[in-house]
Amino acid sequence: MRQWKQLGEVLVAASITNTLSHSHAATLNLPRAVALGLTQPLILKILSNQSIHPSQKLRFFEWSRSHHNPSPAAYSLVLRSLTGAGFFSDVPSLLHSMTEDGVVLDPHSLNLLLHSFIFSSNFNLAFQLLDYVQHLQLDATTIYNSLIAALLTKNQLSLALSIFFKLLDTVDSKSIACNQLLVALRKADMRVEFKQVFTKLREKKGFSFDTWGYNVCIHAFGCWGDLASCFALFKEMKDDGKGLVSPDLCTYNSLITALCRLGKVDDALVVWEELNASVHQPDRFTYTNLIHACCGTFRMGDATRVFNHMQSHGFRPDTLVYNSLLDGHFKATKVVEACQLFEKMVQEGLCKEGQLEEALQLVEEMESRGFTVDLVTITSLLISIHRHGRWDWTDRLMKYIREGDLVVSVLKWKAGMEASMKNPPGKKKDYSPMFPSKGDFSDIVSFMTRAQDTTNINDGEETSCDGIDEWSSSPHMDKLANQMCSTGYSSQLFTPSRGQRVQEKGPDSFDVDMVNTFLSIFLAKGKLSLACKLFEIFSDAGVSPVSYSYNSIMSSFVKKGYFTEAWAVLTEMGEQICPADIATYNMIIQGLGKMGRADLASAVLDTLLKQGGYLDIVMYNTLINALGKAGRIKEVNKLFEQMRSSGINPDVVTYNTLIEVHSKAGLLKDAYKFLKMMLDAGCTPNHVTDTTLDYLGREIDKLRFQRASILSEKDDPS
DNA sequence: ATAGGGTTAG
Repeated sequence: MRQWKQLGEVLVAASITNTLSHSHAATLNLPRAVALGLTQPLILKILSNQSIHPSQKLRFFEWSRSHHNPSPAAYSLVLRSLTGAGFFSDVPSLLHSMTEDGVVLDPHSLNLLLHSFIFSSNFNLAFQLLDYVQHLQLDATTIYNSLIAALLTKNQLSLALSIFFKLLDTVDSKSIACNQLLVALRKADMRVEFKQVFTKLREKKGFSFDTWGYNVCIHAFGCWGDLASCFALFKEMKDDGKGLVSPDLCTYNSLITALCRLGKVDDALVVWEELNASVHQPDRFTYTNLIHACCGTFRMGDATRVFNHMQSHGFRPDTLVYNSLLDGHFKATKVVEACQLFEKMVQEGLCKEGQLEEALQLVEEMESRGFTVDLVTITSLLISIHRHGRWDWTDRLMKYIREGDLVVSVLKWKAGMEASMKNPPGKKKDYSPMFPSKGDFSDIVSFMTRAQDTTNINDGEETSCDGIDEWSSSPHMDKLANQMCSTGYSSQLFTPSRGQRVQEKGPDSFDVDMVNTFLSIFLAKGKLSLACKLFEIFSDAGVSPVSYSYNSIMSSFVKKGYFTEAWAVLTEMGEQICPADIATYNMIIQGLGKMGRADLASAVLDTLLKQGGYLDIVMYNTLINALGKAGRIKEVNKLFEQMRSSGINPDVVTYNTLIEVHSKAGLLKDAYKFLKMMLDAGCTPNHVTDTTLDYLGREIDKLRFQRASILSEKDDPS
């Protein structure tokens, strides 16, 4: 017996020192004697040895199985090492023998397995495992949950749905998967399926939504304009006697956004009052939403009321709020003006002056708070002043701005007004290639892999800090930027935490929006590394940059045409192991499209898919747009079909893009076909549709005109 | 894991 034990020890020692190579593998076919000397711990030790090849482990395991009853742990180890290395072909037989042996894996291992199956898109294996679990009849709520969750991360909505219906009986009210499934269905705009799941759950005895579940449903119904359902659920939440569920900030915000979107601003204001009376406090989004909606519907009184409330509760209004207010005031001016003109002129001046006065005060306030008075703001002011023929008012504007740092630029604005209106500055694009060479895809791949391999940060891509940008969006902020630049932060590497949302901070601390405001200013000047340092500063202040902060950098770069910089950000992301998520890829494609390199898009897609990614609706839209702009109409249609067959419902953006792309390609009939398809699908056109249809209409007219002239030539051969 | 980050026209 002792000998055998020793042999076992030798075997383990050999395996640990990795001398157990292929030639030795044969010796694994050891006599029964040795097998008896192998104790369970020894087997496990061998199976958990990292340096043994998975297929060798499998052979060893099968051999030992004929002598020992394998433990769950042994199965778990073999399965994990196989799937970890991507060897999925042996998994089914292992699962089979596991059932034979009556072995029960622990839930944790089951979960790990499921995830690896799903991540590698081996969905059939996942289902086999599920059968195995069902066969055991153990309480598998966590497994179901994680299975559905995993499927959802792969955008396998229909699979997740079918599992949901299959397992409806085992679902209990604690099931988080239901909420996740509902969210996914809402995002995919699958109303019918959403309703099915919703009603099934409600019919189910003993099931009740938690607050999250309620919120998800309220938001979804709000998105789809079903206010009745929203308020029924809302009432249920409030009436809940058990005290398990009550409306929270998210509930109120979802309701308010829904109401605002549907133009029911008065009702939104009622909900807002209710929120104020509740235990909860409105946040930045509540205010921004409400003010925007009030201004859009010319409820300037309400807008001002909410605005004051916002400020008295210590929230800094942002550019959107200010611009909404300005816009609202101006539009209101027009309305008043129109009425008065109708009643025949006279007191024009006073009213306008009153409105303009308010607008100018807003600008002053913005500037005094150090806020970005951007080109949009100033231009809209100037346009309005110009329209009213009150050039003397420009001086008033100047007076306000002089206190800030805008004066130099504004002088130039005044001088070059006309030119700048026609040819908006600040939008110059450099269109420099994102990839240095002519653009084989191998270049991209090598870049991507290099980005992952490199460990030292290249901090040298910063463009010079000097030089006055005449058309900067905010000279005031530029000054700040330059100050920070000269302070010279010694750069420790910033370490973005991944994934999680940034929690709303109190009104006085830095919030994410502020970070993004600063970022966009630095980024507009191409000061990437400065922006990176900014991450540090804010990180220290308790704001953690997340992957979508990176994405917002990318976004501003790509939109302005700074592809070189965008690429640098992507590289940084690679170095920081910040996940390049689907949004990142989306912007790469967008960038490629703007560069006129839609031909590279499909190659980028391959890498996305290889990394376990998938195409969602935004991605499809972006792709369709990029391909369409490049005139690849065939591919566009193929993609559209692929999109629909994978169960994704086209949305307004999709249809708008399709209509535009086809009409620009001269395929007016097809453009019209998509318009009809859109209406048939019950998809409501928006303002973008209008502009696009204007274009289509003009094209059709042109065509008619051409035909008419051809016809008249025929009629009149002389 | 709930709203709010990535897509369309001018």
